[in-house]
Amino acid sequence: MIKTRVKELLDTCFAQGVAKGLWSGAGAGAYGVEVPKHEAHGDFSTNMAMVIAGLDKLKPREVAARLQEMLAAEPALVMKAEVAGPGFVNLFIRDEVWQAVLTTICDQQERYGLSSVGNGRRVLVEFVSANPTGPLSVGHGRQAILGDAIARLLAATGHEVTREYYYNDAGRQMRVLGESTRARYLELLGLPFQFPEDGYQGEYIREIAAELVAEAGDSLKACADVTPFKEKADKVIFANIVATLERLAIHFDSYYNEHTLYENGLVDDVVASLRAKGLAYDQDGAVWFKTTDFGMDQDRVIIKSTGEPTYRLPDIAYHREKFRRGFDWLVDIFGSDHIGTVPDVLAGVSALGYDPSRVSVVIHQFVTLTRDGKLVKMSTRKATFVTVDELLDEVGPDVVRFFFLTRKADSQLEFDLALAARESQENPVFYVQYANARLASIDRQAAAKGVARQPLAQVALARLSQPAERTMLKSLAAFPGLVEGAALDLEPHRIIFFLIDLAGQFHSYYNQHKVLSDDPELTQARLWLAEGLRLVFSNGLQLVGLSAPENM
RNA sequence: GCGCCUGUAGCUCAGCAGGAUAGAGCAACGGACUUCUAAUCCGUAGGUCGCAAGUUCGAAUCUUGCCAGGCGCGCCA
Repeated sequence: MIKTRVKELLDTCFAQGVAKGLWSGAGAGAYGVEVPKHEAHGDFSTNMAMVIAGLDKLKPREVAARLQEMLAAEPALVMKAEVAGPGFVNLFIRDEVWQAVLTTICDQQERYGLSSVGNGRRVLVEFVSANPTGPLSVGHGRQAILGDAIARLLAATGHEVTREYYYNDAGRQMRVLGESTRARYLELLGLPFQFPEDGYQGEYIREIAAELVAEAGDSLKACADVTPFKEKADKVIFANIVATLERLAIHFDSYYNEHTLYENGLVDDVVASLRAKGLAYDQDGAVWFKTTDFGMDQDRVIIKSTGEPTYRLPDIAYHREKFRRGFDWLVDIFGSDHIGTVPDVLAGVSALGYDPSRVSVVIHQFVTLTRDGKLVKMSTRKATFVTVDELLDEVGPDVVRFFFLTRKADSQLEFDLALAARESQENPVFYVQYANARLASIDRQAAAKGVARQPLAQVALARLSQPAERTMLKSLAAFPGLVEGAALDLEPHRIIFFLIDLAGQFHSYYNQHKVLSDDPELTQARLWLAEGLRLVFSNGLQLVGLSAPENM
């Protein structure tokens, strides 16, 4: 990466200055390199002189001038260095350096942008984790897409990724679900029924009941046990969830049933471990976890006086189990409604001897749904939510995925259903995909004219001298660093904004300059630029799970 | 009351490990299709970066206090 080379050069200059006694070593590591907002300020800029001046009580512009002299000795990389403003040193990189990025891209092809920084680190990404009580809501959809994009980014940067869906089909929610199904079943048979007070009112329950009638007739009408109803609902709903995720091209490597933790004694074992460390105690008939030892304001119950565990006990056992299964890094994608559970789990992980910094929790804010500007309240139980399936019926997977990824997780996301259809016509996802399609079209056009790309080594890349070409080359060069940052910081939205920006650059260029022209040398250079762009669009889109169509 | 998140153009959002003149898309207005796909482009207009102090050469970015919205704060999950 070119930025890395610049940073190394600056480090060398800094050390030289120390050796020559121009300044002390106090500023080591304190200065930085950045890409200035304005092109007039160069390709890179450093605040090194100001940092040194501040620490050594020197004049910033004089320090900057010394640095400028040293940089002049590196003409292979730096074409020009300028002292500007209060003491910035602006670096102008040689055009050849930017042009050479095409060689890298064309060597690496669909691997350009990928890296090995992950170093094979095993990471478990847990997301969705919705219990099978109903179809996936739009909120789940956001999480599914966010988690999937993060998993893809981590995989692309050399991590060994496992995607896991954690669920519980044995709790109270599920019992109510079974009872709701039974009520609908009896209703369909025209028999007296009692709908549970807080039952699930969605239409899908009736459909499940209808299936039961078709399969079993009235043979279950006197069944006192809710299990057959619960199991049927579980099976149908889970299949529906998996099918919905399939529409979004999201696949899990494993589904982890909370029940496994109990069967294998892992929950009891956590309690025993905590007790052994003096971090669990009995009071009022319940078992408490001494979370105050971990900086929290009160202790928490892990086993109720009824003997049942609270949710946080299996959560802790589950996270320990992830570590025991050999994962180095645990990434949890949670909705903001679970924010309160995070400290409990982290305290549990610490208590059991694991490093909580190896757990990253991405909290995404809610999706607020509006219809014609009016807020739609969402509840699975009352069936007043909008499902991912309904959304997909209206706007298609790329639009939904792009829309959800075009915001950072921290932002609340407003989705107006009435606008959804219209949005789909104007969605910026098409803007980016269109750039890809146009580039593919240029390729086809070149082939039709019998113009083939010559080996890159023979191409006069120096002909790429337009400012717009230079800017695009810089963006292409920045792509791998961007992917790396987006992956390590778990922020897929950066990829989206990068692609939108690059598409804007390309569309503008396209309207102004011809790739295929009467000038064979220039055509060759531009064909390779087009190829570099095409690969970055295509790689970038696929990196976050979007399609890269060659025709639109 | 306490904790976390958010507040940037009319709308939806980037930018925030401090940096030079705060950006994009949509909406509005005016232009560009004998030329590689007009799902595009060019131009105009649009801002007390919630408010107020503080830190410093320099703050949308860091600190504190307010204001507004969201989510939590259970022997529910």
